[in-house]
Amino acid sequence: MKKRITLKQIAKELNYSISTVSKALKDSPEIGIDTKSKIQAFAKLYNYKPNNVALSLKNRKTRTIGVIIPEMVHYFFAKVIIGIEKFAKKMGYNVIISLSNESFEKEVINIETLVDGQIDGLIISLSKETLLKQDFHHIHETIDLDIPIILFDRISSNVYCDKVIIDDIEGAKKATNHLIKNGRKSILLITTEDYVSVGNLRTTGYIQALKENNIELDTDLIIKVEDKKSTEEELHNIEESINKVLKTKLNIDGIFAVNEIYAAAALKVLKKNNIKIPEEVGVIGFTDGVISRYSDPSLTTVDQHGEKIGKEACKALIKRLNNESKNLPYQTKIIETSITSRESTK
Amino acid sequence: MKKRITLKQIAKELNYSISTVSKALKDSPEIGIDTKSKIQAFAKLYNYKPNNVALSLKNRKTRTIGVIIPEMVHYFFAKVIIGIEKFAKKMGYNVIISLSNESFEKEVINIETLVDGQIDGLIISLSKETLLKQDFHHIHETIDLDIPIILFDRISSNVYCDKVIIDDIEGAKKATNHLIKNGRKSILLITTEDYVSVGNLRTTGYIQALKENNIELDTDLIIKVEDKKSTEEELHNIEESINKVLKTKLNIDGIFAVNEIYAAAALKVLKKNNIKIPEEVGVIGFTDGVISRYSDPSLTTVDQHGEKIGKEACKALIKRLNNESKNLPYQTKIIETSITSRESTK
DNA sequence: AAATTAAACTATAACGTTATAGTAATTTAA
DNA sequence: TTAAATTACTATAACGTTATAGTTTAATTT
Repeated sequence: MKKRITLKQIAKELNYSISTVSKALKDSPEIGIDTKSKIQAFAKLYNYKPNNVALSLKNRKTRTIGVIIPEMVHYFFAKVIIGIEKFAKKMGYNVIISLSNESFEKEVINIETLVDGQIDGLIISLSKETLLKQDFHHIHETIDLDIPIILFDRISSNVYCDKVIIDDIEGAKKATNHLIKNGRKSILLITTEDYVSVGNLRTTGYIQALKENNIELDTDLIIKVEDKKSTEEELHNIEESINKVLKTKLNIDGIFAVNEIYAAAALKVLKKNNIKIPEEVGVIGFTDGVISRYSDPSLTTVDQHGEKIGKEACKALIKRLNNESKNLPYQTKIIETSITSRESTK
Repeated sequence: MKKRITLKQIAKELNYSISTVSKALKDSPEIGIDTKSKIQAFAKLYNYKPNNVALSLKNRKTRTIGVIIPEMVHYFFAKVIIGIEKFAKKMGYNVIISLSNESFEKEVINIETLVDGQIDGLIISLSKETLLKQDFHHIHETIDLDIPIILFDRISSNVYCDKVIIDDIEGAKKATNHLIKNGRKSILLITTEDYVSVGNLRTTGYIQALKENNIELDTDLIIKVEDKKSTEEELHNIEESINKVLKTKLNIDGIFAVNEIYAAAALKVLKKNNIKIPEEVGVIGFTDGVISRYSDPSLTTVDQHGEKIGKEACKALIKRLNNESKNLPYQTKIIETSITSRESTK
């Protein structure tokens, strides 16, 4: 019922001008010491807090960061948000979150809404549809408006801005090498279609690891999944594909999946076929999420350190916002991956 | 580089007053038709968009909703956020998300930050610490400021506001009955300490279901977990506790866990003890999350319909914001749960 | 032809701040 | 003793809007 008190009201109440009140509360040397303490005491009593919207308008800064991610129910993105939120709060920024739901159109609308004065900068992971379309006009327009953007994870080399990614090639190599060191020679790769940048890169890493270990590449051992919506039905299709390859390629002794859903699907198919994990087939996934931790056997994974990615993205953004990197060229920060070894690869 | 154009600039450029431009863009009948179309065309050309911060200041409305949840990496909360975000966007609202990380202090700070002009209303799920302390002054102060609050899931009867919850007692009863109908008689309950409202209620539901089925309550079959941070270590303790009970109470034939982490822990312990699921012991969890879906065996769960909860919370909030429920007493909306049957209970 | 009304615009104030410039009273310096 | 400097304030404009209350000029009425 009691609305927040304003400078105006304090001024009226104590018979000073608004300027005096404003300055007194900022402890300005221009104001007499008695007046200051009187005003400060009054403000404290009435729990005065400056109105952030007014400040935003005045300063043309909202101290708010917008984040657009393709989906929420995803351990990796959740972790990234935690990282962003923590660092942002520490630096006095708020975080607005929008979901693109993997849709290009929603991504465009979300950006438009946020850019209309609500946020100082954006952190984005591009939707699958955007990557497929290769249409980045909305990103470019925002950058043109002098609103800094940081891309993470799902990026594009056709967008010029700061980026934070993991070394997907290196991560995939680590994963593949992990299996090879275990003595696996015939390694099935479950990956995405090439337009998903991370899938593409992880595929490259897998191929490079094989080459470096003098294992001949068998393209039949690569399953490229076309999944846009991650529905139950599509999951079923993935399992079907894996099953088919397992039936035709009997010597498979390792599986590398580019995310934990695919890895979990692989586990399920293997168990259904009574194939022992990790004795007969070793499995490794990407992303250290809850599924990997609670699956049976628990999954060895490539940990992407999502929280760190979030933190670094936020750090890079705030640097741009503070003009600390004004004339510096755009940077791409690479976060190291690490293997979390669990039961699925003994 | 090109900053967004303002009414002032348009006015100057076309030699009209700011008022005229403003009205022309609102298609006001006060403005001549030629002028209007000229101004509208110009605005469109320069992609004029009203500055939301200025509008917020003017209207004393931000069209932004604040959401404070205890943690992010949690299927249920993620789903709730999806529900909130979808509905909010549909109604022209933005969503700011803050994490309390189960800490009372962070919850207080988050609310303070958001309340300073950033948001029109709040949707909150209370942190465990807050529930333990039973200190709700921050919530009350916010409500006193005429900022509507909707609580969901983790609520308290000591706070007077609109609430959206599931019927935890009923859900727990459904779960327990599901096991009883399966012929289970000695059902282990893995729950939280009583200060967590949902844990408490689910415990009650369990006890009621037993009573209604004339099964005597054995308090040794109730494990109350004290977990504040959900660390790996605490998880280990949970498994230890379950293991101990399984060793002493040999006739256990069912387990009801009040969340999916506890359920997954139960699965793990059972499998380690070579107990067949569901043949020897049936397991049912709460919350239909990814763990349940991808665990082996997949878990039967009580689905809380998080997205629906989010939507209803958002709907209730916007109702208050629009003063549609001005004089109505606070309401508590109860969302029905449903059992999702999977392998763990045949 | 004077009075009324309608049409098409503009000026002003307000939302809550703060930075800049300005003013009055007092103190200090020459 | 008068000019200069200091102290302690106040007024104003601005951030970008919009609603309210004006102000012209032209058209209509009587």
